[in-house]
Amino acid sequence: MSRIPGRVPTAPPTLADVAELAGVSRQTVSNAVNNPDLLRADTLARVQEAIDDLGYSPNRAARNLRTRSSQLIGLRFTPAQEGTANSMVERFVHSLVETSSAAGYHVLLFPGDPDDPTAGYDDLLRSTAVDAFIATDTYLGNPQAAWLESRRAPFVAFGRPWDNPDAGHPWVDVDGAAGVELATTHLIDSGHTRIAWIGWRKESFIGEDRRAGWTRTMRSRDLPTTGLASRVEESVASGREAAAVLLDEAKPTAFVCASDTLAMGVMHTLTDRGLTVGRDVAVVGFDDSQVAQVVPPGLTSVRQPLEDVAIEVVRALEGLLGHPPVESKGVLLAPELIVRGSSQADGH
Amino acid sequence: MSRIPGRVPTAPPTLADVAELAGVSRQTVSNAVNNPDLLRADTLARVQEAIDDLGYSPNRAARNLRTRSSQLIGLRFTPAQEGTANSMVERFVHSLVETSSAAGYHVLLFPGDPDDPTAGYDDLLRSTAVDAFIATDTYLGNPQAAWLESRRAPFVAFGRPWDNPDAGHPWVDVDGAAGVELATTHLIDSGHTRIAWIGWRKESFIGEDRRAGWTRTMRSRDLPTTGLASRVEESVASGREAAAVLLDEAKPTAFVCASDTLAMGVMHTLTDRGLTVGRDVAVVGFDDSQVAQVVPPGLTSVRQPLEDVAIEVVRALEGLLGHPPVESKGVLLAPELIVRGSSQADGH
DNA sequence: TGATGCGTTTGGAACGATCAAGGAGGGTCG
DNA sequence: CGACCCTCCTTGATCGTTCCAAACGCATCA
Repeated sequence: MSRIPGRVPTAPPTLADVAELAGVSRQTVSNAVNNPDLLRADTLARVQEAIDDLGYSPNRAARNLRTRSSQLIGLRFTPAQEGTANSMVERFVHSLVETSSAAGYHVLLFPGDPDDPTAGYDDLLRSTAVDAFIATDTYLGNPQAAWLESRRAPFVAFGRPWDNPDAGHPWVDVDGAAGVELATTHLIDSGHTRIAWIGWRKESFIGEDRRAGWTRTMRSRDLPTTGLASRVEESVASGREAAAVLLDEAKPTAFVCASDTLAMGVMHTLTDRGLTVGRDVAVVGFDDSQVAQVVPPGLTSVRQPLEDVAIEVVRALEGLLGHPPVESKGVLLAPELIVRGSSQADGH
Repeated sequence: MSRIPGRVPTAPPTLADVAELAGVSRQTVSNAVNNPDLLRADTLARVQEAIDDLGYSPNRAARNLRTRSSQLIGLRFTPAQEGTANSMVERFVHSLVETSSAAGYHVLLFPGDPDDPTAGYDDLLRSTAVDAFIATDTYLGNPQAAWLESRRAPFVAFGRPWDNPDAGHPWVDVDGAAGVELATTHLIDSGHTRIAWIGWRKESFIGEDRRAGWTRTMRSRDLPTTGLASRVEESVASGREAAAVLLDEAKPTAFVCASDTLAMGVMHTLTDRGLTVGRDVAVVGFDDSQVAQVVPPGLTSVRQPLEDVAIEVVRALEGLLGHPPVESKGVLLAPELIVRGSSQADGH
């Protein structure tokens, strides 16, 4: 017989049901779940048995109401652009779901308005639907970060606060310049001297950072950079055109690109001209997308350690939401280079 | 001065705060939010003003507790396998987030245990953390669906209940056979007669369905199928080997593949042999992944209408959770063929 | 014996919203 | 004039959990 007379059979058991069955008070059951150390061993065993018998799980809503926390982390989910090779999001989100789940959090996705980067955040925040946010897409400055900070909303950014070095929020990022340095060094060690760069327009902080990796590596080896660089939009067509122009005017034997998308553009041009990727001209991309992994003969690419990024993000989040909160600073992680056929003479 | 003496200044306003400011009762504010029709116009305006002034949003946890619903939809998020071209998940999830948000639901991601398809569901269900689930990954039968049905958990499946035609749950799927028929017909119309099929092993319901599209189209045109089909694992290497064998033994001039991954394998073989994709041999993939979009010279591929799938899924979900619930049957959507260079003689 | 202390358990009061009744005020009708 | 209805709004109870302070049993000690 259940606590409430007219109880529907399918309604899940409550704390009170367990308490009645175990012959203890509600609070004791609550303690058994949240602070088992407070109970005497035999009491704990008895309560535990009742919990198992009834298949009890604490009601999330009630717990959230009382503790003022939802154990949810908000993530604005914007899709990859069609026609680009960038499939970072999926890998990152998966790692994030895994890691945050282990820390007792779930990931809540909400849609983003491309025109208004802060849309959606406000509502979730005021309704206390999430405990914190993860802000991504910080490639062009970071309006979300500034907005969230002004709202005193807990959040961790994936991406440095490029335009505001004094920003107080925790962030995690990958050292793009170091990644491009790996790529450039790899090409130099393979015997290339005329190495071109195709990146994004100057306004992109990430693009300029990655480009700096190329510039500094070339200079440190006394190799030429003039006329070997190009700044374009993120699209296959842009990469294709840029490669054509560079090949005509600067005769590079290798290309380092700010993204796999641009690298695919280069491959298009090479294919058009009957040049063999890897043997005649080397190409290196960035992000180690699925495209890089499956395209013949394999695209050498800089791979971001997204699994580690997720781990650091969750670590920062736990600090932020802990009692007392632990402020963490920025974390910069090193990427690795995945070498494939596109930068090897034998094509493998 | 706020309702509660020791109130922390940063705590969000509650229904009672709004009620006090507007000079009405809590219930009236609640009605203003949920049933505006019940209020007189001037009262509504007054309450609305108070809501705006305070920046009030209903507390999610409290509402969830009282209404026994969370407005959350659970989605088990399993990542794409490394080394495959399949980037369906991201597109689908994005559409889902958009659509469900419009219907007042948010998407909650939880990790899946590859070995136990039902892991994770149970906890969310018992703690009433989500209102319903969306079950994907139903390629090999559907253990989740059976389990969820036995638990009387509300859910919609993306994928037909292949192994149980009598299943009572709503589902949405894409007609794979029709998609392959489009692809095969396209190749036949382009003049091909020896068209090979590379698909998955017999246990895959989806694989057999897609293969049936090829078989029936070839037969209806009196074209040969014997020796022209191959069943392999989902990997680039498998597709590559299968293509090599088929080229040697059956001399096809075109390939239809069960996935873009396999199609990329075919491209590898063609590249190895110095054959030009599109001009010498045509290739068609399935899923219209990012790979298909960016690889030179573009991979013709069958595109699933994932946006429409998301819409239908949410529609079914709304029926399921409505009062009274409206049972919906299965919905089968038609895919389209995206023609690119890999199936055109001029490469464009 | 009674006071003190400690480890364990308990009952009452929130958390902030909605549900289910009920009441004030005005109009209509017999 | 009173009964009745309708509209609009209010009051009290409730959802299931955790926080808080107090009480319990039991042992120790003066």
